[in-house]
Amino acid sequence: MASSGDTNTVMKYVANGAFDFLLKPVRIEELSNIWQHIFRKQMQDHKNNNMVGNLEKPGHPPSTLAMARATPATTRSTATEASLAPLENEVRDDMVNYNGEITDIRDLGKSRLTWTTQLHRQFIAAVNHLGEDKAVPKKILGIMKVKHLTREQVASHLQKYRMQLKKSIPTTSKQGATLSSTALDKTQDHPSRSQYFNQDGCMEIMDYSLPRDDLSSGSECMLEELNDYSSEGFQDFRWDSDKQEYGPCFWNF
DNA sequence: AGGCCAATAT
DNA sequence: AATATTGGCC
Repeated sequence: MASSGDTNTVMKYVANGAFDFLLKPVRIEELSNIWQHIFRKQMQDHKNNNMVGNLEKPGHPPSTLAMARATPATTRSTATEASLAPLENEVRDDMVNYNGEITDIRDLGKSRLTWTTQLHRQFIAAVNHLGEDKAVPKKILGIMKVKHLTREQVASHLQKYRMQLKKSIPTTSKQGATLSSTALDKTQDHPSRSQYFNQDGCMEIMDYSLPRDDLSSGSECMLEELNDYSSEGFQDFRWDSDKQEYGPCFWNF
């Protein structure tokens, strides 16, 4: 959200990763509109992410299973039926919860874990949920609740995460115009350094690559998890520190 | 036992 | 470039 719409300002934000603009004052419809875009993007991302394992396997034709799911009943006819059942390397339903979150990583065939944006989101959510001080591998692992994810892997990721954060924070006072509609853009307000674990959780704040649609691993700003869209509002899911899980909540405009 | 960090390996 | 591992140290 910007108060000025001159070219300079816009360029600046875009360079920082903004993909759309809201000029103050913001009308509800605009916000609502953007929200929907984000929601759809998220759904798209989920789908793509969940197929990652297959896409990388050289021998595999673009995951018939995944395609079958993406294209209900239609494309799936003759020979496809037989190959529907097996297929390793599939992100199966039991590896994802109702909220689209990863609950298990069993990337067999893959020697190394791929930190998808979704997995990274969960990581960030955990890190943010704990504090700067409490966010250590074991605890992070504890609340991420991803089976087969090891402490070492989290530690490794955390190390990288911190390194990137270190690089982007102390320098340049201006950083990370995140997605305008998240309204989490405290970055503008206080260029403080206590942003170590800010809510955006952007790892590549200094990575000025322009708005992109592809999913390079671990390199997307975290959005709130969006799940359901209805006319009255949007169902969202927020972390419940008591139950140690995500619970529904509603946004009304 | 864990965590942190830098170096190093894959 | 991203992730894993290791070794030194707290």
